[in-house]
Amino acid sequence: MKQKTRKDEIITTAAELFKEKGYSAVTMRDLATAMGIKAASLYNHINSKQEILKGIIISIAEAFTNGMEGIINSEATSINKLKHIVELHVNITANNTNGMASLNNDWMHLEDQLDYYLKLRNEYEANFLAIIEQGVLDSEIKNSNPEVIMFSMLSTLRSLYLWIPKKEDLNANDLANSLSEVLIYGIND
Amino acid sequence: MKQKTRKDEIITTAAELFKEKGYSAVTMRDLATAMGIKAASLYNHINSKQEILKGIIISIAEAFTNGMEGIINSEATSINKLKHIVELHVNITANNTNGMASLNNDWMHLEDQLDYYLKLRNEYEANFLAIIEQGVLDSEIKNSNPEVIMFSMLSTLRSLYLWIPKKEDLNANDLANSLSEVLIYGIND
DNA sequence: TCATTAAACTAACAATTGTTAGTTTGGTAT
DNA sequence: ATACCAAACTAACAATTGTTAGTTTAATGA
Repeated sequence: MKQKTRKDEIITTAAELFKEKGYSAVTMRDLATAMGIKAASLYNHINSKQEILKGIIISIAEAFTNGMEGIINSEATSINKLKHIVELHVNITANNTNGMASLNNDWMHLEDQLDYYLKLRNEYEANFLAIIEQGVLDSEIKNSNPEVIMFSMLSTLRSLYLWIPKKEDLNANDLANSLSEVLIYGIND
Repeated sequence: MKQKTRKDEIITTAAELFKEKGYSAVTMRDLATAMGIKAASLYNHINSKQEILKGIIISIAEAFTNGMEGIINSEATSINKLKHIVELHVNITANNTNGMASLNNDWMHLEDQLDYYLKLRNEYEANFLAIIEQGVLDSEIKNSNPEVIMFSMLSTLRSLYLWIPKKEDLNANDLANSLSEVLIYGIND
């Protein structure tokens, strides 16, 4: 647990605001007011608004990349790899709900880091799809459209940031299990 | 097929731009440039930027409300009602992909119409949940968490706007069927 | 006690924002 | 030809934007 710097506090507060209205609609004065200081004072700690966005998004994107790396290189079955992906999303989202909102909704406002972000995202999706396709080959997964399966799972997982805050009672493990159940085994009785 | 007015063209073009960068990041000058005219000229046709957003979002929200009304009042089984919901989302999204992006991402920038929008959305979700709960009572749907089921389905359906444009070859019926299959019957072989 | 330093402040800037007012253009119907 | 009208234009506005420069404050350690 490294201690939080003032810069970290700014980034955390910014993520809260960005979640509510999006990056573009939040002004540096909004952020300063939320911090209880004046806008100019923010610049003692950060270099630009853009740097805040980068600080929110890139670290999360890299956490997903690292998590996926571990899953890809594991010995698990394809179905179990998918369950680990569900856990990965639940855990990252539970630890940074507000940041996930920016990652989902404001990535296109990245400037210098946009290409890097897109590279990470494309690789992530390619790995995700490869797991599903291997599962089909091994007859673990139905031979329907693998892209539809990935799209469906990923849509749900990417929306977790909207839902986790409303269900604080539910712990991360229970949620991951319920989700895996629904996503993998369906809902019909 | 009523003919498109100039105002309709502005709204359509705005929806394209809003999809890419969000409502707040698109300026009236951006919109005017995309239309091949000057910003001030837009005001011969619309009263405000806000009116454009309302023009995009509210009509779609009402289409969902009307569609849900028909499903709720039908005689179908719960599972079949869910399939009709999938069709509803696929059809509306296929007909207005760009508008769906605004509905999903920019609804919080509605001003006068915000309360009305939220009312429609809350009612829609309540109806959706009621269908699932009835399905559980009738043993059509697994007795797992109905909210997790709704969240999972709705997340996928709300993300369709991101995915449909990439899959122009797939027709709406095929997509709806594939999605229903995955969402309802799961993916394991 | 004094120097240092993190972190706040005031004041201002150039650019961009949504919008208004008044004017010009070019085609259509009388 | 003339009147009309939708739809464009130029010019400007007041407010807000991200950001910079230089200054003050208050706590810490020597």
